[in-house]
Amino acid sequence: MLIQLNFKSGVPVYLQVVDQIKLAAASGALHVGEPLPSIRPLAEQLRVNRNTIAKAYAELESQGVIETLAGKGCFLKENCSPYRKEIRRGLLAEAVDAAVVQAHHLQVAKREFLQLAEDRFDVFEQKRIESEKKKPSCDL
Amino acid sequence: MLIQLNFKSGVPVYLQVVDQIKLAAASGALHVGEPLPSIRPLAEQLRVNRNTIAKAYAELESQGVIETLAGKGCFLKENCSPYRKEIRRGLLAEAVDAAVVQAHHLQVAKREFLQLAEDRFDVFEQKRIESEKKKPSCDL
Amino acid sequence: MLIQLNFKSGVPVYLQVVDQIKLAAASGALHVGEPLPSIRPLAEQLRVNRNTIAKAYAELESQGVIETLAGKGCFLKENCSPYRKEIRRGLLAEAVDAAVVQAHHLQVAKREFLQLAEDRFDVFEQKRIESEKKKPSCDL
Amino acid sequence: MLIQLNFKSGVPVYLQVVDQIKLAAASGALHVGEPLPSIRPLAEQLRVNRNTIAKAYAELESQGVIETLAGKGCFLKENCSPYRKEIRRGLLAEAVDAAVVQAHHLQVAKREFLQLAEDRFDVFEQKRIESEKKKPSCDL
DNA sequence: GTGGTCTAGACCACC
DNA sequence: GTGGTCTAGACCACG
Repeated sequence: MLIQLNFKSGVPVYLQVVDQIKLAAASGALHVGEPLPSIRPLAEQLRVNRNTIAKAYAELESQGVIETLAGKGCFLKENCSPYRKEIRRGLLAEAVDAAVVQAHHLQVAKREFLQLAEDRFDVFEQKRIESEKKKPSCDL
Repeated sequence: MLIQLNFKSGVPVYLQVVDQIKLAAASGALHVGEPLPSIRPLAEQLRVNRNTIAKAYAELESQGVIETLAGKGCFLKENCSPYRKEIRRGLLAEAVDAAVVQAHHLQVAKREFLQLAEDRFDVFEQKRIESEKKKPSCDL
Repeated sequence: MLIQLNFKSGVPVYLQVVDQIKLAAASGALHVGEPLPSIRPLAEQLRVNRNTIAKAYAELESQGVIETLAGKGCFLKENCSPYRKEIRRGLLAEAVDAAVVQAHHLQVAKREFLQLAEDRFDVFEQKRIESEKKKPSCDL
Repeated sequence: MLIQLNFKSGVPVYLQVVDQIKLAAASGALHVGEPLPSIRPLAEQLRVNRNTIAKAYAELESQGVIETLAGKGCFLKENCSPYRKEIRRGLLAEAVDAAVVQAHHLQVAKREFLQLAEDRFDVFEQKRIESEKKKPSCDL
C-alpha cells in the first residue's frame, strides 16, 4: 500500500489518505474483501497520528468504500454505489469540473483535454484488469 | 479571472485562490504587470468574505508572485516563467486522474465519462466567451 | 452561568457541561432566546480546552436544546421536544431507572424514593417560576 | 449483585462497575467478607468483555475495597463504613435531579413523571424478588 | 470578537 | 493486537 503525502499542499492529510485509497481501489491495487493496512502501522509509516488515519477510514466507511469491524480491521467493500444515477452524475461532475478548470488555467485545448481524459481512463482500466489477473482468488 | 472554489474539499479557501492565481500566472493566462481583480468585487463574485481574499493576496505578495501598490491595486510581478508543455500536461493529469477515480467509484462507464467531460468543457467555454464579451481585458 | 466540573468522576467533561446547561434551562436559570456563554470565555473559566465546550454545544444543538449561529453565538431554543410521546417516555425512563438503581444501592425504600422525586420536581418547578418572574422581558 | 450499565453515558464501563460495587458496599447491601460475583459469569450477565470486569476488580483491589484470593475469588474487605442516612439521601437526590431535568426537557408533566418513577421502581423490585428466589445468598 | 476543523496524545473496550 | 473516544492546540472563515 503506497501512499504519498504532501504536507505543504494545504489539503488535509486525512483527505489525501481517503483519495489515495479510493485511487488504489479504482486502479486495482486493492481488491474487494481485502484488508486495508491497520491504523497503527500505517500511521507510523506515514509519520502521522493514528487519529488522522482513523478519521480517513471513518470517512471511507461513511462513503461506503470500506467496511470496518472493530477489533478485526477494515476491509474493502464491493464496489456498489448507493446513489441514484443523477446524483452519481452530479458527484462526478464536480471532479470533472475541477479538471476542466485546471485545463483552462493551463491553457490546454479541448481536443487535447479530451484525449488526456480518455488516455487516463484507459490507463486505470488496464491497471485494474492486470491486477485482477494476478489475484483471481481474492475477487468475488 | 476565472476562479472555481470547492468549499467541501477541506482545502482552505484562501489557498485555493492562491493556487489558482499562481497557476493562471504560470500558464501565461495572466501577464506581467497585469492588474488582478480588486478584493471587494472578487470577494462578492466568489461569495466569500473580503478578509479571505485579502489573506490570499497577502500570501501571494509574501511569496513574491504579486505586488500591492497602495491605492492602485495588485499587479503580477515578473519572474513568472510559464511551465513547459509537458509539465502543464502532468499537472492537468492529476486533476483528470482524480475524476477518473471518482468515475470508477461511481460506476460510470468510459463512454459516459468522456461525454460528461466534453459537456462540462463546453459549459465553461461558453461561460468564458460570455464573460469576455462584457470585460474583455480582465477575463481569462 | 454556574457550572461545576468533576474531573475525577470519569464522566466526560463535555457531557457534564451538556447536562448542566440542560439543567440550567430546566431550572429556569436560562431563558428561551437567551445567549449562552461564548465558547472561549467559558472554556477559560472552566479551565478546559475550547474544543471541549464546542463539543458540548454541538451536542446540545444536535439534541435540539440550543441553536448556534456561526460568528454570532449560541442561543437557547424554544423548549419543544421533537420526539413522539412514546419515545420521550422511553428516554425519560433511562434517567428514572438510573435513580431507581441508585435507590436500590442506597437502600432507600419506595415511599421515601417517591417522596424525594416529588420534592425535587417541585423544587425545580419553583426555581423556574421565580426565575421567570425576574426576567419577564426575555420570554416569548 | 444488581449492576445497571449505561453504554451511552460516556462513563467508562469498568468505572460504572467500580462505582456501583462501592455504592453497594457503602450502603450495606454487601457485607464484609462476602464474595463478589466471579468475573466470567458477571461479564456474561452484563454482556461485556471479561477484561472489563477484571479491570474493575483490579481497580477495586488497588483502592482497598476488595481483596482477591487467587483461586478463591474476590471478597469485600473491612473498613467500609456505610454512609449516614442524610448522605445517602443526598447521593440519591443527584440521580433524581437528573431525571427531573430530563423530564422538563422532554416536557413530561409532574403527574406522569411520578407515575413513571413508581412504575420503574416496581419493575426493579420485581426483578429483585425473582432473582432472590433463585440465588438468595448472592443477590442484593 | 464568533463558531468550526484538523491534527495529536492518552485512554477505553474488545479479540 | 484491533478500532473508537475524549481532550487539547493551532488554524480557518466570518462579522
